[in-house]
Amino acid sequence: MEQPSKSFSLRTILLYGLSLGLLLASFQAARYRFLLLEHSEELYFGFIAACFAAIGIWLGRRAFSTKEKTPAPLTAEPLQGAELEKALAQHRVTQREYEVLLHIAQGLSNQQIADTMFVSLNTVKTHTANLFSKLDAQRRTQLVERARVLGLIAPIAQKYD
Amino acid sequence: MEQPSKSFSLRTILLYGLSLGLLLASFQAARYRFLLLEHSEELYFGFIAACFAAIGIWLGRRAFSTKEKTPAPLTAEPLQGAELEKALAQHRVTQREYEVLLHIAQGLSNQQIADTMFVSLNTVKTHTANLFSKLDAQRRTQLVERARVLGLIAPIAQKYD
DNA sequence: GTCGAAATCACCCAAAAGTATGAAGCCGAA
DNA sequence: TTCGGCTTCATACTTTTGGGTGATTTCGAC
Repeated sequence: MEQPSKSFSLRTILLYGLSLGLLLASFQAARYRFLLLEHSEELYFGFIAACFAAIGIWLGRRAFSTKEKTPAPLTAEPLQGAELEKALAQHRVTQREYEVLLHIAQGLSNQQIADTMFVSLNTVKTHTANLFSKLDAQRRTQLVERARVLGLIAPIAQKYD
Repeated sequence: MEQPSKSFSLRTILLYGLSLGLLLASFQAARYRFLLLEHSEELYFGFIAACFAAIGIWLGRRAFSTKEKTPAPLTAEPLQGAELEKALAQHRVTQREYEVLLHIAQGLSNQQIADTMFVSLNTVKTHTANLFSKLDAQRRTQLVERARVLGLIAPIAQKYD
């Protein structure tokens, strides 16, 4: 099954490793079979060097390719009233879960949320777990980001210190 | 529903590959000592290949690294250039820390950040710890919220998937 | 009256995050 | 050249989170 996209997948790394090994092996094999080319070691060296350098550069670029992506200026504004409720209903986020979500977005810990909501820590955990599955997130930072993109919570909290 | 973040880190794999290459090389070297100049070229091939792969990676990272360039617009529209840098300087947030901050805001785990930034998990932890003290936060959700209020990161970050 | 959704809580386990401390290499400024 | 900031990484430890399962109660709908 496909996973949350890491900009740099494990598959790529493995592929790179395999390529390394295969290239190396084929060069070694080539040396055994075509002894005629023995006199052109320098060419071999240069070729190998160029190949691996190119692969390395490609790999290095690949690692930072995410930052070259198009900025994608999606500016989701906070949904209001009925619109918000509709969005919440779409993702089957309940009232209590939404409250927890807001508190998480404020940067509170589960224990703090439990305290302010007058429920137990376990209850908060349950709510957050439900939010994770409903909004397809694995971490609370990801949850907040998702909720923000979906317009469930405001872009910026209104409190300045 | 399982995710790959628990798998081996990119760094580990690369190190493993390099170790393999070095092992191979030393093995060849051992043979070289006993069998004289019999297979010295193989050793050279492997060594050169490994060297240039490493150099290539280094070059690729250098060339496309955010270190020497603008912080890479991961976000939609944060503060503008000079303004942003001023805000960052005000809180003594360094380049590397800022990159980590952006990744955290994206909802990435420390391990994922370590992979995409080509550093170890411990390094990411250090950066985050510095961010916590510099932006006066205890949790990463709080960190993101603070950064958002301060205008260090955009209201809505980039999509990921 | 039963059924299901919502809310509440518990327990356990694993993974991730956070804290503290130390240290090495690099690089630019004094 | 010495000094300090940045980056890197390590080790060790504690706390928080996340995941899974199961259970109880309430309350409205069928």
